[in-house]
Amino acid sequence: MDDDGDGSSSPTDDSAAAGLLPLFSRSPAEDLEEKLRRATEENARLTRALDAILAGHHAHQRALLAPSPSPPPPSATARAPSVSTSCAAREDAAPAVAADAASTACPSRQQPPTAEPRPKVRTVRVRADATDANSMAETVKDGYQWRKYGQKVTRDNPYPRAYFRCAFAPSCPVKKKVQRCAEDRSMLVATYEGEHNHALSTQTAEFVASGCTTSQHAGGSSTSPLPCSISINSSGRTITLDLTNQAGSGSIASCGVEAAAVSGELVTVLSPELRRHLVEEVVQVLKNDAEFVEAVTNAVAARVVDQIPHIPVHL
DNA sequence: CGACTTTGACCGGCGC
DNA sequence: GCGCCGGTCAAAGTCG
Repeated sequence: MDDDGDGSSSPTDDSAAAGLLPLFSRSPAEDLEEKLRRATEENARLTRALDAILAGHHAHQRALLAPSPSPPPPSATARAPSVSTSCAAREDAAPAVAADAASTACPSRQQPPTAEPRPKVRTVRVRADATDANSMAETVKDGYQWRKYGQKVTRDNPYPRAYFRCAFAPSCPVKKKVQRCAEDRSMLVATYEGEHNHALSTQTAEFVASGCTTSQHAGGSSTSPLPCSISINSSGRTITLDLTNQAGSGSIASCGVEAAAVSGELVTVLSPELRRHLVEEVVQVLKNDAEFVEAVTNAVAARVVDQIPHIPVHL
């Protein structure tokens, strides 16, 4: 969506658009048809882009799920595999980061999407306010509730590492470690170990119910507010897809949901079912919803009208 | 008063 | 065997 992203919030409603139509008396039908055509093309383009992105994610997930001759998992989730890889040891910048983060930082370890043993270790880097040192658990929002059970100052990082346990289900083995990046204090590194063995918390369930809104605020280089988000409001429903895929930073709010740092990219991976459902729903909405097409048309018309004072119109 | 956080102590793995 | 270090425990403190 280029810059007509504001279209959905355009104040122009039907009556306004109807009032504007006479301005296009030059060739209103052609204009509308042209806009409709553009909207349709845009829809198709977005659908293709969405498919392409999800196909890429699907490939990642297949690679992750493929039965691989990965090393046998260390017994359960106890003592998380001291994933201090040689690479992590080499990079004193992010000492707290485990396996996946190592692959993030070290090209030599980009390979192992297959080397993911059972106790999944995922790393998420989140740009956070450098001042809110106490809200690390809150800053790394993922829809689950966490209970802090320890804090430790580690050797290669002046910032303390906080240990969290999933507080939603007592038997849930998932743990989370959060630590500030040594070289960029505004960056939080959250390491998740294990998988939730329970349903999503109510908070996350609300995310899903509301259309699975994943927000990522790009930190570092590109600071566009919503780098790659699609928000569709149609027929009273709002569907917001955030398909951000940025390297190095970002927050993950998950819905179904896994965040994995793969090959230097932060990837939001939706569960296949949810993903398929979302795609189908978006495509359905875009294809069949006349209101959506009309809204887009009105928005485009409004923008054109905005520029009319600058366009010499020959009546 | 209960839930949650803090923090020092303890435990176990690992390298030397 | 010893020491280092990361991870966990649990008592004390804090907050609503």
